[in-house]
Amino acid sequence: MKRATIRDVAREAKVSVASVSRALNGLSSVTPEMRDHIRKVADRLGYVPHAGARSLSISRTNVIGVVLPDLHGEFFSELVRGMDRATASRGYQMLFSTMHADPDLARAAMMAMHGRVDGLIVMAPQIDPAQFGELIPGGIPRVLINSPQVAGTDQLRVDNTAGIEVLVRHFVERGAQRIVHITGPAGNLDADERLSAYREMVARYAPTMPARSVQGDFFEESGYDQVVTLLRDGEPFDAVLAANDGMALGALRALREAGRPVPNEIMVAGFDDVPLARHLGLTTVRVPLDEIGDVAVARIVARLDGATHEAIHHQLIPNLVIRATTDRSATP
Amino acid sequence: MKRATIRDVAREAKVSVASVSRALNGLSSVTPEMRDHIRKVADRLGYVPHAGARSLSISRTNVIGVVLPDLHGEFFSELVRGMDRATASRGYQMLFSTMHADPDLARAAMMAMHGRVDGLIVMAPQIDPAQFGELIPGGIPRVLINSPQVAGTDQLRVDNTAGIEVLVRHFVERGAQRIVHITGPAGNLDADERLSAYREMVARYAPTMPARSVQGDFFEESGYDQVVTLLRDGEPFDAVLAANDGMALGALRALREAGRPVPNEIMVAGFDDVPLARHLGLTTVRVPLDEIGDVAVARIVARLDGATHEAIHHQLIPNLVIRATTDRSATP
DNA sequence: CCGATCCTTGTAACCGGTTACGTAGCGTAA
DNA sequence: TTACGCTACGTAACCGGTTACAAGGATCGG
Repeated sequence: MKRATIRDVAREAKVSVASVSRALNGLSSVTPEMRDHIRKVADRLGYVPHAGARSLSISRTNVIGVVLPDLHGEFFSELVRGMDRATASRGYQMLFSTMHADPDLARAAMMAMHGRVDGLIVMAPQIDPAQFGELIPGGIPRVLINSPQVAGTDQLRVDNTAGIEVLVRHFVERGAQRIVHITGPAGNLDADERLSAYREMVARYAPTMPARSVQGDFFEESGYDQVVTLLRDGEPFDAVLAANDGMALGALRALREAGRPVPNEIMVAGFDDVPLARHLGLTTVRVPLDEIGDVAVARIVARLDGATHEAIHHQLIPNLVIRATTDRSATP
Repeated sequence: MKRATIRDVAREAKVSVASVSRALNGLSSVTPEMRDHIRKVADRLGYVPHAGARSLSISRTNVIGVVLPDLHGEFFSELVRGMDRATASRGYQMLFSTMHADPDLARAAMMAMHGRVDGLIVMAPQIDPAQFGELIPGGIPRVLINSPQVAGTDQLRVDNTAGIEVLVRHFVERGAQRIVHITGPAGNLDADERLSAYREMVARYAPTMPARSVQGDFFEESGYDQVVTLLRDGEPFDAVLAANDGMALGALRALREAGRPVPNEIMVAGFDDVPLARHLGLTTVRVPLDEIGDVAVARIVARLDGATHEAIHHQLIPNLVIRATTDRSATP
């Protein structure tokens, strides 16, 4: 019971396929009677145009490909939300692939997108930039989010250094003597940038304070585990700066279970401002994730519509959101 | 600077397109030397097969279409997570459309999917079942999630009645005298089912208790607003049963701001068990959202692989998760 | 040594649309 | 009357792959 094709409609209406195509696409060179007639036959047969064939013919898909490390989690949820808004309002659809930090998967995903999308949004904070360029289907607009630099390609990035700077300053102003940093996974671009920014900013704003970082992986459990370890080892610290909100929440849980008062004895801050952070009163910096998704789509569409400006490299500056976990003036 | 096509490769390698196709797809009837030669030329030209053309030719896309009311929010995030896992492991990609409760958008989205996907997962809790059947691209496997019944179509649903029953019983066992229900948006299938289940279960487990429901819309603010109103009007109640977790969290916030102790004076429960619920200690029922996504994909793939059993109608039973907001034995 | 068989490769049709180009039919001007 | 232009429609090529079928060459048995 296959769907009717345009040729079925043509045969049934006793006209040529060209006329059917023209009539259904609202071309002007068709008499109104012809158009009505064809419409009627098409409806009767339940004809729905085959989007794949159409795309092949006109070399336009109205689909934007999105390649992400992951789909779930609050971080990506927000990002996708912005893209969804932007694509839906412009009549585009999104084709997703995830790659879970696996370059081979990323490669396969991108190849599978060739010929299926008009543009590509890629977030790959852990792919080697060298092998990256060749990988992307040729000649189509693309935007890289928080990814290694690739020449001649639009980039969207959060300014990790600025974000860490404002957090470290905030800690120091609130009287922190010893700030511990929980890092993201090594090799991840954001994680690395945040780590070196942490070192730089500690040196700048608290020259006498030793930099001290422990290894995390952006998941909540690692934040929890590392704080448990720090407490057990009796390491002195009065502030925890986690490289993302998830780990900060883990840290918070560890401190609560250990009965160490936050923020009075130990302050905690994260990075990203996921929705949970607001609910749990976590100080953090807000990166406008939905806006990033929105802007990425807008840029692709602009290029598809013929805009041909230089490759742009946009840095989004996160801003400080002070909440209970560093607010010593209020009761927690 | 267009991508090389299979004909470019054939010309450059001085062979026919058929041989190129066979060589690159690993067909057996190609000599090893020929294969190597073609591979080499293809690499040199940076040839990447055009997935759209391939799909048209073999009538197989390896893409599963997903039509949802929304993409963001924890609810959908979890659902998508399950689908992502299932599709990625099977070599499929996902094509998304959202429709924001608009039947016309849903219609357009589904038509745009015809010829672009092998199967379809649809969640449309507010679409009229009558006009629904015709809408779906013909002849391809489909799974409906929490949607109105359509004859001969696979269905996956949460058992709303069972979920509400266990919550009402829990409240009553904990000594609730007056349970207020905050509903979801009228016309939404889940919302309607939960409301009538609430009435039924109150009548069954606490015959003397009057049923009392106020209108919400599944968003947090509506939960907050309604509880504020209830408190201001001085309505008596000692338990709030929200139709989803988001509104329960809003209710919780309103109670906290009003200084009414939870759970000792007023208990609160939600529905869904989104991740936030765990963090905030909200009692709720867990619906295995990720599992639903997973199962939906698995079923589509099974049908694509030739399984041809009856249309199934699967009910997933939510189970009770007791946390602080109803746990009067512990300190909150 | 010859014909049958098998294996490899090429030719061309096909998937389902769009569209450049050709043409029939009509109205108008010379 | 013929020439011409315009409009509405049909024919067929094309997008970039896959694959049924044909054909050529090598291998094999008799």
